[in-house]
Amino acid sequence: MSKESLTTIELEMAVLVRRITSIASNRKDDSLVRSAYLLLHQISVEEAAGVKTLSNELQLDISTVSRQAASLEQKGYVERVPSPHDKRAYFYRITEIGLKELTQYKKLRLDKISKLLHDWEEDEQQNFGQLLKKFNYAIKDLSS
Amino acid sequence: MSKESLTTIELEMAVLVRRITSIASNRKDDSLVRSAYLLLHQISVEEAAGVKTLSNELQLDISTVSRQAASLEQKGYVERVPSPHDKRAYFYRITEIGLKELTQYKKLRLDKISKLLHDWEEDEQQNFGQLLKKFNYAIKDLSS
DNA sequence: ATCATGTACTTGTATGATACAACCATTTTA
DNA sequence: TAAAATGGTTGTATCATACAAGTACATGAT
Repeated sequence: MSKESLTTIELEMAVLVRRITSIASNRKDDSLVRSAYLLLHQISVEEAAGVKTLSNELQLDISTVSRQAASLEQKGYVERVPSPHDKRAYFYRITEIGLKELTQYKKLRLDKISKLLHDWEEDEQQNFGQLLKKFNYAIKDLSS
Repeated sequence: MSKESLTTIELEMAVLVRRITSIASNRKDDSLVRSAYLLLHQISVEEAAGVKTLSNELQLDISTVSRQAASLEQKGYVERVPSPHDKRAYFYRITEIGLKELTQYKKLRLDKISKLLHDWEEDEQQNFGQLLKKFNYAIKDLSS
């Protein structure tokens, strides 16, 4: 196994995070609270999940998700539906306007990435996407 | 240009950052302040750079670098050498112990990544590294 | 049926990483 | 030589997050 490639990955991974953080901090297009993007995405995908489930999936503390969700609800992007059989529990559902916002925000990001990678070969893009996905899968349970 | 791949990249990029942040937050092996890792790396690579230069390279606010550097100095990982011709300016140099720390920390990360990707094909690793690097290069000046 | 324990969630509080603005000391320029 | 620019530090604010304590409800053992 070549140390070379791994060393590259190790460093470039750090750089990547730095770059992205840097861009994130410079956000004006902050229509959707950035940090809640994945949460909203997850809610849109999930059928019926409460903060517990969501926080597991996102590997965030439950309190963080609780707050993010509250903020999304406050903006009208999600609704909180009480669970029929458990009076403690809720589940979230994305609203019309939430879906619209999500779509728009996704598009914004997509545009940025399209521009960024406009001169990449098709198969480089494809490859990169797949490898990222694979990497994320691998890294998924590293915290435990 | 296939929207497919770009969409994947868009989403997986967000997930990646989330995953890494999550791992970062539960680190106890925080021997080297994590956030300063790239700074120390940069100092080790650079000949003689002050906070201004460094902050440009890292795309961090100068005040942030100033504090990080101070903290590295405080730990004895870098020395601050006064610039001979400009009494305002300093430049940083990594120390023996700083280099040792850096190496050790790099190794730690490398090990983790090795483990993570142990079942990847050699050329996948290679590819991923190169694509990450290319991506970082592309994204470099996006903030401006 | 009751009480102890567990669960879903919220709220209080702390921290780390960062940015922005005000500042100081020195250097450069007009 | 005065004004503007530059390198750096320090004060203060914000954001995302975690951890801990609390509330309300649910479940299971006696």
